Amino acid sequence: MLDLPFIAVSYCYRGIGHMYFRSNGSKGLCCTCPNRYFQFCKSLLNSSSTEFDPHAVKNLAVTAKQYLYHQGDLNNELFVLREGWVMLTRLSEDGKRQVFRSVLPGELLGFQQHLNGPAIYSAIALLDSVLCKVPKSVEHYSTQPELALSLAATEACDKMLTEMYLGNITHRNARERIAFMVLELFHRLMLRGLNNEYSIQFPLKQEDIGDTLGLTTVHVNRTLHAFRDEGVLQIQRHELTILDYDSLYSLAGSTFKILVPEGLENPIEAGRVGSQVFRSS
Amino acid sequence: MLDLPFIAVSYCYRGIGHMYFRSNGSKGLCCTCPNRYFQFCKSLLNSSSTEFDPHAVKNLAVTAKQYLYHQGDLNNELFVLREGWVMLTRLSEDGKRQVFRSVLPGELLGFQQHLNGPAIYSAIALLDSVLCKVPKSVEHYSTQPELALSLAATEACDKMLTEMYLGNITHRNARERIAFMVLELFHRLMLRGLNNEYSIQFPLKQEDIGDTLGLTTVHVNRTLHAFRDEGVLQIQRHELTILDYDSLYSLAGSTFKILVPEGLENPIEAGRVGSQVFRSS
DNA sequence: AAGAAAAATTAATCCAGGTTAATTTTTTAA
DNA sequence: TTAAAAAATTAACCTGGATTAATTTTTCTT
Repeated sequence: MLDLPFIAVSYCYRGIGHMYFRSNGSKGLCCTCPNRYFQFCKSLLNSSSTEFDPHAVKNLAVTAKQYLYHQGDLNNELFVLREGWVMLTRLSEDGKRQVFRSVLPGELLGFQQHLNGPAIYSAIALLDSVLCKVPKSVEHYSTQPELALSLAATEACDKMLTEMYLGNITHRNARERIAFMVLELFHRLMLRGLNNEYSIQFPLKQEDIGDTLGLTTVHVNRTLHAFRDEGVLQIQRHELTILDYDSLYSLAGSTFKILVPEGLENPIEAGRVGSQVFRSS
Repeated sequence: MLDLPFIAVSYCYRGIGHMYFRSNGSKGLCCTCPNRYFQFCKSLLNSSSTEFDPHAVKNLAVTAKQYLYHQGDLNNELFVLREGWVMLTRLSEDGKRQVFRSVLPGELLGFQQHLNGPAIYSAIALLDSVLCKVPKSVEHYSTQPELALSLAATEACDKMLTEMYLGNITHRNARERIAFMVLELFHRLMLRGLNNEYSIQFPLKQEDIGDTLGLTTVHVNRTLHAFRDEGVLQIQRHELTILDYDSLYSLAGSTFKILVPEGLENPIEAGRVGSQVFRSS
């Protein structure tokens, strides 16, 4: 049966230890890349392809605040983010900006229904980032069906994340929305070992949070302030620290639970993070 | 380059004429199926596979209000909806229900990241429906890379639709949300010829609209009432009629525009529907 | 280190849509 | 055909978050 548990999985496996604020140089081979066990990279490395040589992967370095591409651009490349943080946004005619999601290390970037049609959103690097080019030719995938399936699973994964945000925004209030978003990002980084206990590097502005969740900056600010006063959560100098995981967890609600593996409700509390090895095959 | 303009396209090509309230019998071969030029079916029929014989496709008939599967169910099949209307919903712990989207004829149903994991939502038929089983074995796709790519493109298509709903709900008011939803469904049905001028069969309850858009039934009712009074739109006896397309179009906003082909802003007004043949290859 | 720009913060006011609770209409089942 | 259940409708009232507009703090430039 078609099941790809070890391919294209964002949420269901642990990271490979602590690499907080990792910066291992912009050039590098796949064999030393911390993302090699994740998502698309994994299937790329597992494939029998000789057409695409992971040892000759082309890197692209971008600095923070630089756009990778803008909505409407044609013929963009397909990338995996090696390190950094990329945010996907779209500006509507009336000047409102929708933030769709953050792309974190190991995740695919740039795939859309019409790969060579105009980009449906803009991609901006929020941190200095390194991207690896992914082959885009049909021929390549034609001889690598596992890769094509991995693409499908990756898209399904993104779709699920978007759906969970949709449910979150549609049915929950400001505190719940922010709790969900913070926990979702925290877990996604933690799976890659990019946390330091309860802290993560957090380049999103309050405006970004608002544009993701459909809240004004003013209200995001009020809510974050309340969280800080209550000792739930604090953000300072681009570092987010979860002070009361359980409160956030209960605010995030059941929608969040389908994104995290069983038994990882509070992985740090339970002393689990870093104590288990990533299941590599 | 990897571009699949004629595969897995929901939004960018026209239907093949009028088949309003089509009901051509539950058993049928692909060669006479009106969906054979769409999305996944198209690539299935174009593939060189001998493992999956489109002439021996297995149909499943379900009656309206019957669940195909529930959230949490294991090992569900993969289907294409041949005729009818299926809605995807998820109930959260606190009893709120999120409606994710409607699955319309020709669309794929049941694909998710973990195909054999628990279903992340329930699927309920809103009309009497007929579904065709789609092969689910890895082996099948391994010898049919175009099919696997078609899956990826189909998922990207669903993802885009979900993202547009997300943007719509996050940044727009009740009238705008409803206008967007109505137009989106109208266009999606029209692409398949399932409209009758400005009317479509519409099995959604006001509660369904509310649970899709994050509005209460009371407010959906108020808004629909206002639309009727203003001569914009009316729903009666499960039939939705667009009375003032242009008003709806301007309410739906720019988000909607990326879902419809250029020049189709008001296809009926322009006399275009039915006058062009679907581009079959 | 100083000045400028960006981001965060705070307060006051307001309203779109929620909540609650009845009533009426439509659909379904017997 | 009729009773019961489901869905739609309407009204009255209320609140979470929007809006607007300053002010303060932080970050970037030079």
